[in-house]
Amino acid sequence: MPRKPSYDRDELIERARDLFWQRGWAGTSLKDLEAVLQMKPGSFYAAFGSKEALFALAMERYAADGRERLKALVQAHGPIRALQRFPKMVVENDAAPAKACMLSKTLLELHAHRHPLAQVANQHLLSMEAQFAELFQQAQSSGSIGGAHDPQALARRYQSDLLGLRVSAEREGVDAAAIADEIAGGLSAL
Amino acid sequence: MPRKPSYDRDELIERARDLFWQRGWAGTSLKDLEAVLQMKPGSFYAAFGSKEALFALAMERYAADGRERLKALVQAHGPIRALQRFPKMVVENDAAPAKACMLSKTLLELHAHRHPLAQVANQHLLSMEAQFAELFQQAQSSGSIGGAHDPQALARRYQSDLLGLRVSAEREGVDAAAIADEIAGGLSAL
DNA sequence: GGCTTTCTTGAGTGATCGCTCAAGTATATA
DNA sequence: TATATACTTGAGCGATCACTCAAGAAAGCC
Repeated sequence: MPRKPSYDRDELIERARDLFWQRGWAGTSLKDLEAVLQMKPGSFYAAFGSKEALFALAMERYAADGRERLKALVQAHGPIRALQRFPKMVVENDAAPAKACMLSKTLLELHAHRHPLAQVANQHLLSMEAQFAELFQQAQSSGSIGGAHDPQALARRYQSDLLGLRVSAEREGVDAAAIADEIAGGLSAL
Repeated sequence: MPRKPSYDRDELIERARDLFWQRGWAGTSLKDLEAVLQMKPGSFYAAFGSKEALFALAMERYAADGRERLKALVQAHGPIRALQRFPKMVVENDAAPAKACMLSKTLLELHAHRHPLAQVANQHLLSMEAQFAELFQQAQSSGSIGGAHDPQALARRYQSDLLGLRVSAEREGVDAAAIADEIAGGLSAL
């Protein structure tokens, strides 16, 4: 009996993610979303419930995409080469709505207000860190890097470097590709 | 003939800086400022002109403080030791309203909107980078670090690492002090 | 004390915020 | 084709946004 929605929900989430990623939480108004999603307020709230709920979906999608891109890199080049290529790939992706990490942007914007979305962002960052640690672990097992290092510590430092890189990449007048090369180079010394 | 203001302008700017630093641009309302500065709207606009103008003053103050703290460190320990201590000092300063850098927070929040304050933030970041480069240069001249490196490149990487560290420090469940130690340790290898 | 000049006050401006809801429209089943 | 069940529409809700301005209060100079 019912009527199907006229939209592709996944594609809407994707478009919302790009908008949120670029403009942030407070910087994205419902009017902006209505324009990009081609939805009136009623449809919007019927579909997603609230701006906050959609933002959470957008972050989930963002994190999932990141995991997949890294996984693909691992499939093609192995763990350590993947970790070396990842920074440059992120920085050189001109199709992305922003260079900076959506999760860190969200965290920085909302942490002081103890906004739930800040914690969600941190959770996703933790899961990314775990993925990095797993790759360092694999690289160690296969002998690609020395066994003296703690994979957790390597992951922690790698993620911090990546976050710094992506803040730098958002700036103008900074050669982010050079920083990405140095991060990759640092992994060769392990 | 006139009447003097009942407030200390510098102290007001300092309090505004702390509030903006913690909550960001959109996250800080005029009501918040009125409460912290103990000012009614009329006095506020007579004194500062606009929220944007005060934010610019706050960033200037923030940058000046950063420069001075680093300078003091240099006076006490010399350039390379200062650069090594600076990350830990920033991360361990519990009196600060936030761990993350106010300039990078501002940049990330406002860059997409091409807000003038984002450019101002970037200018301050560039001047900090220049200060780092000068210190690397001095360390090189005095033989504290090898002569093979480009001070500009070292400064660029150092600032990126610092920004990453300070994003990480804003998170919960991340051992930022350990990252700070690693950054310092990296400088010893030069 | 009187006068001038500035600072202080706070109600109120229009605009925008996220969001609601009743009415209208389209579609899958019977 | 009739009916039930969504989906779509858009005017408009109260709250909050940054900001204004006219009126009152206070301090320096004569």
